[in-house]
Amino acid sequence: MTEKVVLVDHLISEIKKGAFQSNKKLPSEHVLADQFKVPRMVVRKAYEQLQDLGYIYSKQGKGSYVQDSKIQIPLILSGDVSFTEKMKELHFPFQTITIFCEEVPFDQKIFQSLNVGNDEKVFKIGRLRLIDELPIALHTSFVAQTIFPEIEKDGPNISSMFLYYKQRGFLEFGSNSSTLNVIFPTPNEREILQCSNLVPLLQVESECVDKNSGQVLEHTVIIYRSDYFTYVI
Amino acid sequence: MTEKVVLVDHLISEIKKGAFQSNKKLPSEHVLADQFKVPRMVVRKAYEQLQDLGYIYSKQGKGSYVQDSKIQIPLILSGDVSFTEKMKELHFPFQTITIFCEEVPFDQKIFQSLNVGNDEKVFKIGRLRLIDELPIALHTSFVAQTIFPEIEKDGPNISSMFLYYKQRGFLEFGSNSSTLNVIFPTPNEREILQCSNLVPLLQVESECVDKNSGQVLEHTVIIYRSDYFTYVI
DNA sequence: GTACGTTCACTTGGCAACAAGATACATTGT
DNA sequence: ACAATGTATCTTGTTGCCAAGTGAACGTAC
Repeated sequence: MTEKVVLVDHLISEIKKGAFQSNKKLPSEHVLADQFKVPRMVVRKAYEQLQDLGYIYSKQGKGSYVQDSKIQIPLILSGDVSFTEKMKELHFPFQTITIFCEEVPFDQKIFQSLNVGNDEKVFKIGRLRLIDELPIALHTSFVAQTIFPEIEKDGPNISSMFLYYKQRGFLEFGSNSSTLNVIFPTPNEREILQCSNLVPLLQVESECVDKNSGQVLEHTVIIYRSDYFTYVI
Repeated sequence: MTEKVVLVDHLISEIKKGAFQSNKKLPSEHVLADQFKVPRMVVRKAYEQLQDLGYIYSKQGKGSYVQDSKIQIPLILSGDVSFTEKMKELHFPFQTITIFCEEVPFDQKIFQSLNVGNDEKVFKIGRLRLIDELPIALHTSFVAQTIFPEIEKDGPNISSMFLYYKQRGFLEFGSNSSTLNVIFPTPNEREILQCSNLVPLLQVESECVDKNSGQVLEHTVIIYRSDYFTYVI
């Protein structure tokens, strides 16, 4: 066990140092096992963990190779600027696609924060954020039909939630205190964000309120791939 | 590979549900392999990953058992209250011990943020935060000797940095924009925080400034175990 | 009856041999 | 000469067997 961890630590440090950058090929399991005087099984376990972490990939008959290193995006978490505006400022080739708009079953926490009864309809709108075609965040907005009656029909075609709200008379927005959590992705989230199961996600949960009336417009859950972001608060 | 992931997902969900709470013993590798109709090796890999994640532990000859579930601590990240005050408010059996006070070699980023030249002495003071005797965060303060000449001698005995600063004429503190990162622990951090290598850590980096003069008093790096905290910003 | 030792059934841990994919190179047939 | 095919030797992936630790059941000596 401790031998595997030593190997993993060493390899991650080498990868980050760029030691394998020339051809990006890692030493074969047999060679590394001889070098470190450990059974091949230990090297295999280390390589497998590096795969799960997204550092390398292995191909039977060929070898193991380091994954392309990832971009690091500084992300301003606070403030009331929209995600799109934040990204445009940074000149990243940025894109958003709406991937679902569907009614959600009753959920104590969400319904309460939206201040609606359990017989009301609440929709969740999922918008996937991509940079360079790579999915890097999933933005889920929970919206009550009582506030936006046409949300079911409009949902799939909204390009900017903020714009949508503005067009309906809500001019200035704020967000109350956000909660942060570090989570591992569910199978569904893994598929959407195209990451392995050991990539930690930063989950930010907050509410968007209309500054004028104080009304909660949406309950928001955003999950960011933590391997792409540095957060600034 | 995908079989392992399915198993890991399933087991984590069962553990969180408390399905094994009665005796906390997981099914033996052989039994689980039969149930899911997969080779025992797959179960072994899944169990090993759960060990690395800190969910379970295995004992040769006995079996595999779920780890005690962890407390969840709501943590206010913003504001200028000290960590100690935050914890006392929440009535956790809280404790801090200073574990190191040593000079650090030149580091561009740190020295620049402290506004000192590369021939000046800078000390890092490490304070371990414990709740119920469990290490849950490591608070590292980088302090320049030019500002606090006695820091090398005083360092090991400082109970509260804020108090130390106040006693030296700095009355009101603020912090500039903090950066957040999700990282995995280094070997050293694993030993200090007594966690396995797949426990994500939240790293918060900021500066403590004297509101009066605007002078940077310390460069701060705090790492929190993400499995113990929910962060509020 | 009791204390002690043995066996046995079950657990996780480890390993060596084998399977299977990839590639370079030699061999062979035309 | 050239193309197709076999072959040797790399690579990673899989499997099955045995080692080692544990504890309960059992047997036996006293």
